[in-house]
Amino acid sequence: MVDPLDPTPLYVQVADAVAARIKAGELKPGQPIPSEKTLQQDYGVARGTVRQAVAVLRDRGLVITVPQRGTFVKPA
Amino acid sequence: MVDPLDPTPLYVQVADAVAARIKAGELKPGQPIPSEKTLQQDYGVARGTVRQAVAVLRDRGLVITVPQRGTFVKPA
DNA sequence: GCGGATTTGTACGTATGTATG
DNA sequence: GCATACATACGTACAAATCCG
Repeated sequence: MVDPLDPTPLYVQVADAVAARIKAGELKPGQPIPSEKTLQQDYGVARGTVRQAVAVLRDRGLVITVPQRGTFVKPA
Repeated sequence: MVDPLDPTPLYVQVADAVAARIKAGELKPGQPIPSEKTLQQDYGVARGTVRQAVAVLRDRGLVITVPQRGTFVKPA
């Protein structure tokens, strides 16, 4: 999934990986993406890195974060 | 400048403080704003907090950051 | 051209607060 | 009450590019 040797920043790699899962339909509109803790474990990165990745996805308009609820795939 | 007891997040308080200095003409278009290290010292907050504050200013379109150069007040 | 200082970028870790389930 | 989940804030370390003497 993520490659520490790839010069691409880890948080971008994680963002791309999650974006791919959305595009593939594994994560559907309206559904929550895995929590920060789960993403940490899935990709083996620190929480701060996960948060940066999610921020990228928000910037791209792919997801919406609802405080204390979770982060959801944005409906088309 | 910043008030730890104010429920407003510190990074927003710092962003507002810098925005005020821009608006007041203390920091002029094309000029660099103080470095992250300087802002840390000026406001007594951690670097991460400063970086979040600068990110807010970028989102507001007030400044532009050039890697390894600095962050500059955006020309009108 | 060289080397150190500066400045931003990335990454990790930890603690606490607040709201939700 | 407890577990979950995001928000804020602190700290550290190293990398990369730039600037300046």
